[in-house]
Amino acid sequence: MDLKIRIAEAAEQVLLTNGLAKTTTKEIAKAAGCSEGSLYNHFKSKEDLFLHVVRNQLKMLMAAMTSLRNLPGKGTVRGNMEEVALAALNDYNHSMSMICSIFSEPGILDRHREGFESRNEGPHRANETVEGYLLEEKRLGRIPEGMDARAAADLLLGSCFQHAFQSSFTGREETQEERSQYAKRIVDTIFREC
Amino acid sequence: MDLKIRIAEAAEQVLLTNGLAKTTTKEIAKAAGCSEGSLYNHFKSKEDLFLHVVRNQLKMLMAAMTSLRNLPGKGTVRGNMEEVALAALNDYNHSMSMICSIFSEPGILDRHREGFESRNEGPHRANETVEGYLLEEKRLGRIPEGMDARAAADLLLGSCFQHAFQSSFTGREETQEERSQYAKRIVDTIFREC
Amino acid sequence: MDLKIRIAEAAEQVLLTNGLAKTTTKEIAKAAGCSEGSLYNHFKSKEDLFLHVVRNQLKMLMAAMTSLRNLPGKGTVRGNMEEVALAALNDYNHSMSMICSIFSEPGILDRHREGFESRNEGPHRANETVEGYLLEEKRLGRIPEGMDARAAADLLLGSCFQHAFQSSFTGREETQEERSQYAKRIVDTIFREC
Amino acid sequence: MDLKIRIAEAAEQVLLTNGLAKTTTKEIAKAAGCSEGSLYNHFKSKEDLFLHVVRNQLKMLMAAMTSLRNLPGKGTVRGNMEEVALAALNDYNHSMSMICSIFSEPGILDRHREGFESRNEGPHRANETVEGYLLEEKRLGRIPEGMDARAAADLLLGSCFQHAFQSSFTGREETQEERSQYAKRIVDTIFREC
DNA sequence: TATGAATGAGGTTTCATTCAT
DNA sequence: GATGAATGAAACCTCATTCAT
Repeated sequence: MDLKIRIAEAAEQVLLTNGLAKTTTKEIAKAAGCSEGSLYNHFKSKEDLFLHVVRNQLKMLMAAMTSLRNLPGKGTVRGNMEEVALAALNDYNHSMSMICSIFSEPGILDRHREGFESRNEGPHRANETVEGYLLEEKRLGRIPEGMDARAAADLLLGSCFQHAFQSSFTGREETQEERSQYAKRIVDTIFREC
Repeated sequence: MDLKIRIAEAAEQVLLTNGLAKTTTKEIAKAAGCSEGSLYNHFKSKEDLFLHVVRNQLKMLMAAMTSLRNLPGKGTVRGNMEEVALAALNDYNHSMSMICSIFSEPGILDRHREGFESRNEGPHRANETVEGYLLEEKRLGRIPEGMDARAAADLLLGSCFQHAFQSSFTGREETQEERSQYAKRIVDTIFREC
Repeated sequence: MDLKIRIAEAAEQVLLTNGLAKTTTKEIAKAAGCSEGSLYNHFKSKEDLFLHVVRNQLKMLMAAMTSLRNLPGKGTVRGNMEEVALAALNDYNHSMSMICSIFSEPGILDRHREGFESRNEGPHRANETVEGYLLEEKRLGRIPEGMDARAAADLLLGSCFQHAFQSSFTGREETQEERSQYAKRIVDTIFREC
Repeated sequence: MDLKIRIAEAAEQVLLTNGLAKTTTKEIAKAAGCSEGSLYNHFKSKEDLFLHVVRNQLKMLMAAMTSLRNLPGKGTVRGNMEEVALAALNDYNHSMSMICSIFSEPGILDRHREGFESRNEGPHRANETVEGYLLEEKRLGRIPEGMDARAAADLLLGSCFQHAFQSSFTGREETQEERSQYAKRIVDTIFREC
């Protein structure tokens, strides 16, 4: 496999396992099975490597939402939203520690922000995608005219986000069944008329 | 003023300004106007100092919620909830970077978790407090019998949490007016029958 | 009790327990039940305190030998020498770690040397004392004319010294019975004609 | 030359010159002509470096004794023993301060002890070697049947050890001639019938 | 391109000593 | 005389980065 990819995957694994502060170039090199020097043949600096890894995580978060493009009109709104909520819970959980770690490194945070504005990326895009789906369902008459699509999207993903944060924070492992229950409760509360 | 307090406040300020990774004992000492050695007269280690600061932040988050104890039956539910949402937005915004930073230091994270279990602290307590308020209002007949109080609380605080996270993440400053608008939209959506 | 004495005894105890490198003013103060500042009311510096303590140890080593002054002509030479050997083994054992520690601090070592020359102190005085005893016994005809009294004294105390050193070095605890056996063997070998 | 060896030699030199307490990583690096960081590419810690150096010293002590294996029956017993005594005086003198320094660092002392038990090393091995030689000479009839070989060995090396200790302690330089005289006197006294 | 020894700046922590109370 | 908080120098060690091979 391409060494560059192996390094990136090793970095991701070490980051998730050890936390940003304890992620050293030596550890990454060991996990990738190469020398420390090799890291610098493929990435300009340790910071660059982190940016690469974190952007991949954010892309994965977004990917889960893209399926919504094809969903309006299919199944039930509640069913679709439950699946979205479950996907969000899983993805948020997986990448929470890495995403949060960025706050400890203002240098990396700043470089992320640059990317957001120029490429219109960022975590808020997921909320926009759900909003888009809900607007479409409203157009199809499957949700009430009076519902605030953006607010509904923010409520859905926001509560999933905080739930994942608190899970990661307290370190409590959660079963898929528990996550499904949580998704159902919040969807039922937001979309009680659908 | 007591040097211990001055050190803790200096540490908080440096943490919020520079991020955990760039917060050095030297910076803290400079900000506190004392020598590095003095830090160790009052805190056993840098990690201990962080723990102290972060716990204070979490306490402040909780304090804002305690006013809910006296509110059931007063004003309107929506009005009360808007105030809670606004307070949550402000508090989350202020401490988001520090709270998130903990994920970069598994050592600190672990020690926090110990504290949670033994002292029943932690971020989830805020959600419980809002749930308690809503249950009381339900008993008073001011919100529908069928509403899931815990889900409503999670939706409210969860979306505020994510909103604050995204604000901090993108670095966009928000006016109080914008925050009020956001609070109003989500409260209107959750409590549309009240 | 006088605080100065309490401090000196505390320092001795900490030195024997923790080793010179791990003997801090804080530990000494704790052991003496006083503040660190108090140490400096009674001793000019930490080094001065050590000198005081180590000189006391050396004095105790010497004290055991002074009884020899009254011994010539009494008991048997072998018996007397066995008692001396046993006393030396016990004393050397007790203070070996402290005496040796001096080598790690050339500053202290130098100041000791000054003392030796001006006051004619030092570990070699013990050997001289034993030599003096043997010369007296030779005069009394209880040991052969041809025996080299100084060499005999050096052999006796030297082997006890090394034995104690090796005991301390390997950390093996020794019973009084074992020490007596050792003393008997070397005395029998040195004084086989007496 | 290999940097690892250069570091070890520099450490030895600094240790002998400055004493353990005043031997800093900065000094060692300067003496070795490399950066402090390089020390840690070759030794896990300062303590590990010390252990390495001290073990080498002890090995050198032993090496001088191994020549005894080929000596039984050759030359005279007294002549052989005088050479052994002289070698011991020289070696003990050279490494006394370093060996003794260990007592100031219980951590290092403990790790040494582990080594002794598992590898059967240690200073007592030299005494065993001399004892072995004497037993062989006794078998050859060159020393009296009644002589206690182990006691004789302990007397010989013990007095050399203490003599070297006192030399180092008082800081008095000794000529080879003086050392030879001392060796002769103690050998004559122990082996007066040979 | 891959290596890994060497670097050196900078981090946290310890500790003997001082001094105002 | 007794205190103990404050000090600041200096210790050990880490780690991202470079560069000759």
